[in-house]
Amino acid sequence: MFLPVSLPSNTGPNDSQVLFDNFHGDTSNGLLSDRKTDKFFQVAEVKELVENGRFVGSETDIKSTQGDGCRKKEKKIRKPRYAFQTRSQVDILDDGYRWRKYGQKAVKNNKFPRNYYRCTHQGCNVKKQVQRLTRDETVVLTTYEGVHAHPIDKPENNFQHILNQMQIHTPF
DNA sequence: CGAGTTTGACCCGCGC
DNA sequence: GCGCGGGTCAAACTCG
Repeated sequence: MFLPVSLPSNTGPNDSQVLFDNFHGDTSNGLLSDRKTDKFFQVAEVKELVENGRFVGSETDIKSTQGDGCRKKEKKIRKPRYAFQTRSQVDILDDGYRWRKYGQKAVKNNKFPRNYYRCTHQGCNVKKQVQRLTRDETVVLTTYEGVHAHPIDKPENNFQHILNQMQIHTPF
């Protein structure tokens, strides 16, 4: 399954440790196939796993129940976000879910834009941001927000499979 | 024709 | 209040 799924709820900042547990796996040749481009690229390392400034709120996102772009002034409680860096020549890691891009923004102090994706599965509110670092343009930072509450759309190419092929370097 | 992308406009929070 | 930066919307567009 996808990594945030196995996260225990209502836990503290140490969740990154849990995430790392999910990253443990068979580190084979580190080669991944990108379905879109049919190119091969190398994932040399997962450099770092952060939670984007740790937990930003509880699990529930109050405003999400309010229908269309209803931007009320309810306190925006964000879902926890999970970020990790990968070395890749392509920005999009095919993690088995289907994503639709809904925005792109230039980021300050970064010559690469940040891309915003939403899971297209009905009722699934999971988002992710993908951003290449200026500091090291071989590094792609992916930030996930939310948890998938549905099966993987493309089980033959899921995220766990990708993770299993990554070469992991945990700092612990 | 449906699904996904592009892109400018808009909204919102925050610091000054 | 204003400007800035980040996040989202939505119409137009592309592609299979």
